[in-house]
Amino acid sequence: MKLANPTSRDIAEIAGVSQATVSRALRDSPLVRKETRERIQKIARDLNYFVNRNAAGLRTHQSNTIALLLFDETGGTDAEINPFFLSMLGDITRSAANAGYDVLVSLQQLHADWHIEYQASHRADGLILLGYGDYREYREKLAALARANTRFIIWGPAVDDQPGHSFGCDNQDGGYQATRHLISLGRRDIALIGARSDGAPEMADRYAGYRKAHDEAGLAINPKLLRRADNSEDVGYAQVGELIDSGERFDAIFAVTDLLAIGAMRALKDSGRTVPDDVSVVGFDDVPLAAYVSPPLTTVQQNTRLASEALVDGIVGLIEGKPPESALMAPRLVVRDSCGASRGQRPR
Amino acid sequence: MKLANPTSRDIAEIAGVSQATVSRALRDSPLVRKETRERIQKIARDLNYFVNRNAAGLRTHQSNTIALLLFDETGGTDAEINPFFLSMLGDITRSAANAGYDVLVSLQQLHADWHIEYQASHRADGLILLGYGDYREYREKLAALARANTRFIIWGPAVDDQPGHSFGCDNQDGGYQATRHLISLGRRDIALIGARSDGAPEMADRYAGYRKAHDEAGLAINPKLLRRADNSEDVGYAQVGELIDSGERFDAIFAVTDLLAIGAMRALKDSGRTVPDDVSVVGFDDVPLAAYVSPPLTTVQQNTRLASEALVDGIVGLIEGKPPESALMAPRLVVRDSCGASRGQRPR
DNA sequence: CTGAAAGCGCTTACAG
DNA sequence: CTGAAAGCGCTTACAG
Repeated sequence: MKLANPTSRDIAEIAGVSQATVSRALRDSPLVRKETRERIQKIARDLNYFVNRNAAGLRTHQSNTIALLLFDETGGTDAEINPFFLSMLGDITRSAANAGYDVLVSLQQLHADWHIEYQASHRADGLILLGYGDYREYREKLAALARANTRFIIWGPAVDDQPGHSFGCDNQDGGYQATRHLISLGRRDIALIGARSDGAPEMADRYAGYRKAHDEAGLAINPKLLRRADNSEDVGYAQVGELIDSGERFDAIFAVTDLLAIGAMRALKDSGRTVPDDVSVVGFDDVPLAAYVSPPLTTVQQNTRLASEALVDGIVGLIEGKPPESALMAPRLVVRDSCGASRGQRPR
Repeated sequence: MKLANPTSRDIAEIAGVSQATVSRALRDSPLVRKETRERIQKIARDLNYFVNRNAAGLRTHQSNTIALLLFDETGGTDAEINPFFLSMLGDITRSAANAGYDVLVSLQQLHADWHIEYQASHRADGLILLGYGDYREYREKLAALARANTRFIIWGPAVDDQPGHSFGCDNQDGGYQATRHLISLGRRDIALIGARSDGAPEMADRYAGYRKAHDEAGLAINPKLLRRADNSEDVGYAQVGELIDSGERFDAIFAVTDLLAIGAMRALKDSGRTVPDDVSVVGFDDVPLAAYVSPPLTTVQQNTRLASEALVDGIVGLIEGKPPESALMAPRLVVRDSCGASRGQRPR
């Protein structure tokens, strides 16, 4: 009774029924008499039988698999993957498992061909896209995906005319919360690390929140404190180094990602400045690292568990023909020690 | 010419050849005349055609997919995944892509059924197992996998009589390096966080290295400084808290994982002790966090890129019928500030 | 409630 | 170098 690779036909023979009945029984079809069904299921279990996914998928045109495309913005092969997306990956895998889907992970280069292939080859029923992309390049690729009738959902803000569905956090509100917090602590010369007019829309939104907080407080923005930056620690370090060298006065930094903020703090430390006494720092994302750096980083948290659930719900909805609405998740400011608030410094 | 879901038959019709020839051409078969082959490939490209993996897999009994099983030792649904394994995940995905395999990620509970199913259902050609497992429980599950003729490779040391293949780092040597380093700095009362006789074999090996370094230096081990611990930051915190409360004298800690070390440092800080002046701390793994905690953690690095390549090579070998030899990777001590060596403290 | 049959889209001996 | 044909292991109308 130890078959190496049992098929539904083998089960049928043993159970004394047709192969069709076995197939129905294993899918819990109410068409099969309960008794028969259970007998068949027991035999399958005893034989360690599992439905051949290739055969089933060929018939049904489904894979029950979601492809998760991670965009490695660093481009290099050695580079660490953005820890925020790594956290998402774990949560997405959990959510997908709950929804009955497997997750196929793929690291992609933003400039490379995106795997339209995943769905076209029936390896996945839909895609989740994760990464801070360059807006313009991104757009064209998304259009290609859409043209190929690929089902996909993007982690990120809903951008006008952007093809496809998306789910993201309210980046503008996050940037606003971060900046308002700094202003409320009495900071007036707040550098912005990560302004890129042509860059990822989430960064632009965070920057917009920064501006809004300034407007609201009647504060002018010193354009010399706005630094463009891709998302990496080294860039944060370099930009703050340049800022210091420029001699421009600043007493706070809002970095549009935690990686940038961590690099910024390192630059401040290396130049002999103290965080938060000399300079307050706020980041964005709340990567696992953020709580461990010294001082622990105040940052805008995006709840990866909720986000992952929403993304999985979204793509499953698309697969099942129920398109999700684009929506925004509320971010939350997590106050730690890097801006001085928790030590009661410079209270208003 | 815009077919929604073109098949090889469609290509054949357009190219004016048989479907069999299309199949051969797309697989770059030398049987097909170069001219014909290229013409067919061009048509396929133009039509955005990709071979249906389900159909191909059904024929060939292959999926070109590796399942990566991550054991979430924390058990909880909220828990963070061990960052070391998350790093491995990224590197494994890269290595697998280079070898032409997709990666299916699955979070598993150690106590749950391991998915014999992945291979039996032809969703994956083989498995990579990642996680610190309890030795005894682990063993039985591995045996079940082996009984089902599943191809798998384990990240971890080769344990006698353990079913299956494995690749891991030389944990004993790592533990030895860590401890010898502490001894060379003049430390004599070195607490060991993570001794578990019944636990994961890697921990036992690290502990063995600790003993070896003591033996070699002619130093006795104070059994009261040996603390059992599962791998989590909170446990490290709690164990060091108890150690402090016990009143036992210690001037160094070797934690068998970075998470434990980070928890240990937090406990030391909370009790008013300075790292490394009062207590030197060394961890194990070199998780991304390690360089960022304060002070930066001296630790034993396991090179995740090399490890990932070896694991992927191993499982691909098994799939292709070339069983790999179990092997050990050399770990490397990364000296940072948590033990005082880099500041020239207590030099011998 | 059950069975016989068609067919999903490939790959690969077999024949030429 | 190419084609006709078989068959991988399922799911699901269709018929009873």
